Amino acid sequence: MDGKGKAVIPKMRKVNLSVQLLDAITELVENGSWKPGDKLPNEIELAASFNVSRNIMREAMKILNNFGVLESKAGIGTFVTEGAQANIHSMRFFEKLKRNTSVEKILETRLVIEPDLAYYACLRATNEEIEELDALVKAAEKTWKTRNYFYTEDFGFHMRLAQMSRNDILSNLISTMLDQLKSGEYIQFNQYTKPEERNIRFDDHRRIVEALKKRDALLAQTIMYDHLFGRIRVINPTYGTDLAMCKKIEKKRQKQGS
Amino acid sequence: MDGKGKAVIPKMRKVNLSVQLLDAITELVENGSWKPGDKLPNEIELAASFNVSRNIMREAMKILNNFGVLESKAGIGTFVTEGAQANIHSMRFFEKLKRNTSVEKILETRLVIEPDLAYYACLRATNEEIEELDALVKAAEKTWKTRNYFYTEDFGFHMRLAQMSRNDILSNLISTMLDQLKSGEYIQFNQYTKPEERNIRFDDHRRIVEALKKRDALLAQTIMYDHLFGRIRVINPTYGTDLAMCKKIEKKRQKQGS
DNA sequence: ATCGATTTGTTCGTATGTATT
DNA sequence: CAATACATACGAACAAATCGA
Repeated sequence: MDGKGKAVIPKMRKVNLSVQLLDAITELVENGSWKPGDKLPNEIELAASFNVSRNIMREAMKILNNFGVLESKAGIGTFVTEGAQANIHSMRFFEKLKRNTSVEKILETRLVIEPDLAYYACLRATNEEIEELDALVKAAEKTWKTRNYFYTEDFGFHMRLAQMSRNDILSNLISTMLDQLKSGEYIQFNQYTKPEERNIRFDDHRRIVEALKKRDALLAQTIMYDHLFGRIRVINPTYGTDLAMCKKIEKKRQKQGS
Repeated sequence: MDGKGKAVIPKMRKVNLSVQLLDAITELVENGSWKPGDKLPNEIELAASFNVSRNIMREAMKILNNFGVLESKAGIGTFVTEGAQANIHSMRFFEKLKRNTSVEKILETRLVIEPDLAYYACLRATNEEIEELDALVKAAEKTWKTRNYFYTEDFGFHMRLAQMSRNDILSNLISTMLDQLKSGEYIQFNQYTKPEERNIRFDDHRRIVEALKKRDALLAQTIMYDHLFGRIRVINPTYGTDLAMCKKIEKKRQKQGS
């Protein structure tokens, strides 16, 4: 116990060497030490300079290759990509998405995006797609009566509608938001909604389809807004009680009556 | 050559073994062959069953660990995480983000999100933050007069405002959208905007700050909408020429005059 | 509570394929 | 066609963590 033996080993090997490497390299690119287009030293030198083996080095580099921060070409070398900074930001975004599971923020995100997606879908969907959505709602109507509420139909409707907006970025984001809800406590919470409640929600779906059929984009947008706003209120009854927020809804309602 | 030995090996070694492995494993999780909570065979067996070395196996697993699809614990084993499906979807989302560089879709995404972010920022930003934003605009005003248009100030404003919305998901998405524009041809395109044009755009920024100061969320939202709509029109002069779209803008204008 | 089995974490040596000169 | 430089891939080994007897 006199400090002899392995006491000198630095606290390097705490959790995960390659993850630490990943952070270190990301940092280097982020603060500009390694600029886009730069050629990195070869793997052996790199591994040596970070005091790790080549395999560990490669594990970290593979991750960064996958994220589009680095680009390795056999026989030539490894380079920092153009857009490395951008992809690092996407990495961080993704990191947050995994942890940030506040149901309220997810629903708020949907509240911002989905009404407009309904709007765009109304302008861009083909008649066939609208028919498909109609069939989907009708099918859900049946299942809900016999089986009990099941989120598959609910989420399926929102997903399909999002796709019809022809904006991949936003529809994919909505897709991940729905996934987050699916894997969280939100589902259990909704499992116990009252039947009347369910009917209202699924009635909204039907009305949105009708709006699409009439190609009334503003109406579709408004119904979707109210639909999602109701959901947030279930989670947090005080959401949007500020004057401005209420004002917003009033405005939306006025728009609807045109 | 009579089918003995390793002759059965499928044409696995095309380009990048670990990337192919990644796809293969992702597929297994996605189609439900490997379910959340499942314990995977150990690395040696896995490597054998995929006909690769253990190191390559580890490279693929590290990526999936990083994405939160798998979770490896020393001495125990590797497991499929809860929320593996969700994280795979996010993976795909980011794959698309890297490639999808249609400037119009990026601007459309901003058009959907940023007006509402301005709205929320108006409700949630502290007075100090608004002052900070004000200073930012005033600083930009100076630089633009002396230096020439430079996107740093423009994007900085939008970034800062997005953060003030207190919705991390959306503000991070906007951040990556701006990054995409930064690393694309959009910048060069904007380098040659006429001085009058620039003044209008930067005047919008000032008006948004004023709206924030008055805590008029609807006004801030409207200005931001028009601001971004103008940008899309520069890229695609026919954007939103459909009747409904114009109607929408009219409605927004009416809302403003309240 | 030590021992042994299992499994991931880490390292080294070596061989192969690919692109540059 | 060499020689060179590099990423890619493989195999064997040891270290460290974990669990159960």
